[in-house]
Amino acid sequence: MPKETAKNRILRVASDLFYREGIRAIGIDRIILESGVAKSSFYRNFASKDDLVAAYLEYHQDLNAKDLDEVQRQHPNSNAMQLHALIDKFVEKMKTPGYRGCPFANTTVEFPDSSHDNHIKAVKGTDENWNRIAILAEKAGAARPLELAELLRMLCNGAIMLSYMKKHDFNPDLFSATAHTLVDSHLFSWTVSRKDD
Amino acid sequence: MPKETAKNRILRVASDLFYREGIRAIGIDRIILESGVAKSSFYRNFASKDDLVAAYLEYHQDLNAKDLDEVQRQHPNSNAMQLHALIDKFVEKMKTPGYRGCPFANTTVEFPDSSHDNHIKAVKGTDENWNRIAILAEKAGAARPLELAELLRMLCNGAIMLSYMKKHDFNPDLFSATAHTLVDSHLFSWTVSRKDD
DNA sequence: AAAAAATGGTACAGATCTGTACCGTTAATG
DNA sequence: CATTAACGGTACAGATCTGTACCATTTTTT
Repeated sequence: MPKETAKNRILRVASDLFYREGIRAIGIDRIILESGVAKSSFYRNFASKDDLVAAYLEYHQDLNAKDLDEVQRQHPNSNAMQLHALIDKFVEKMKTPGYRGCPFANTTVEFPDSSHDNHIKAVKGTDENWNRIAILAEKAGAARPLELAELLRMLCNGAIMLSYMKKHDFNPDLFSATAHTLVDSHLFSWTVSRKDD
Repeated sequence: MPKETAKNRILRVASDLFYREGIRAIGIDRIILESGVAKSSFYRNFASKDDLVAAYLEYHQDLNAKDLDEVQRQHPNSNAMQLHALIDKFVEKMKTPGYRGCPFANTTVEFPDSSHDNHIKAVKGTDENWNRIAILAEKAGAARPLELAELLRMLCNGAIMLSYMKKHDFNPDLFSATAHTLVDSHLFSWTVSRKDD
């Protein structure tokens, strides 16, 4: 089997470092050291550090898209269950030891200038993700899908921030219960009986 | 009237710059330039940049405490109304042009190392604030005050992040309505009739 | 095996940032 | 008015960070 390319190794190591320790805090030298790659190899594969950051954001965008794909595969006949599964998946992520919040939100905070490429790309990343969820909410039969999606987004972002700041002192159970209830209430509020979708 | 001290001018200018453009993005030279102070004067008043960051965090902690004091003065006879007024005050803040999220949350993202002084102080800042709100919820007669406070905290943090990332595309009305309803539901869920406190 | 592509190693330029040293000047205070 | 405290100006040390230049080596492909 072919050896992992230098580009892949760099992106893998950098993604981990960027996420865990922050983009601005991690220098090129650190990435080179931990990925065991020559500096010249780095700049052959990435035009600049910002270029690597862009790849890092695209990588997480792919991860999010795959999560959505997965819940759609697991529950092909119920958009409602897809929403609930998405919440569960999200809670599981928050429980993992190395969890450090949303990479897109963190990036926008590390690059406050809203005209900066990294900032723009990060905003676009979450938007695409939540747009898909809004479509899911619509397909699931929510009376006001955009409203449900926005409330879910608020709740999730808040839970992310809380779990990030409070670490193990944060219990995601309350978030989980509230999010599930929120979905149900929006799906059932406009009709008394449920129709399987 | 006495001229503003150099220390005050530095803190005032730095707080604005740190908040608007980020702590790591702002160098000492920029602070010196915009506050019209000599570099030597800076280091006479602050031992280091981190020392200034600590003062910046304390400054925002004071602002939060004053907001709480104010709503308690405005509604001395109803803890419930204090909670609602706090939400309104928060919404107003989000609507102001230069709003750039929670300085404490942003600081923890800019300094991901949880053992870093800035990170620790920022976490402590929000905790103190929300502890006071939890006490308010208890005094207002919430059945589960800690739960109400945590849900409010999640919603607020989420709304902060959304308004930060979406800027003017974010309409805080949905947040406002949801937060007010949340407070009411937690205050009235355990009893049918309201008793003025 | 020969050619081509990818990688390694390293020195260094150039910019930036924090913090110090040193001295002169202004403002408050007795 | 004299003393003391606060401030201004600036040069510079030391560290760090991004990015380039140059050449040797290894791996892959033909």
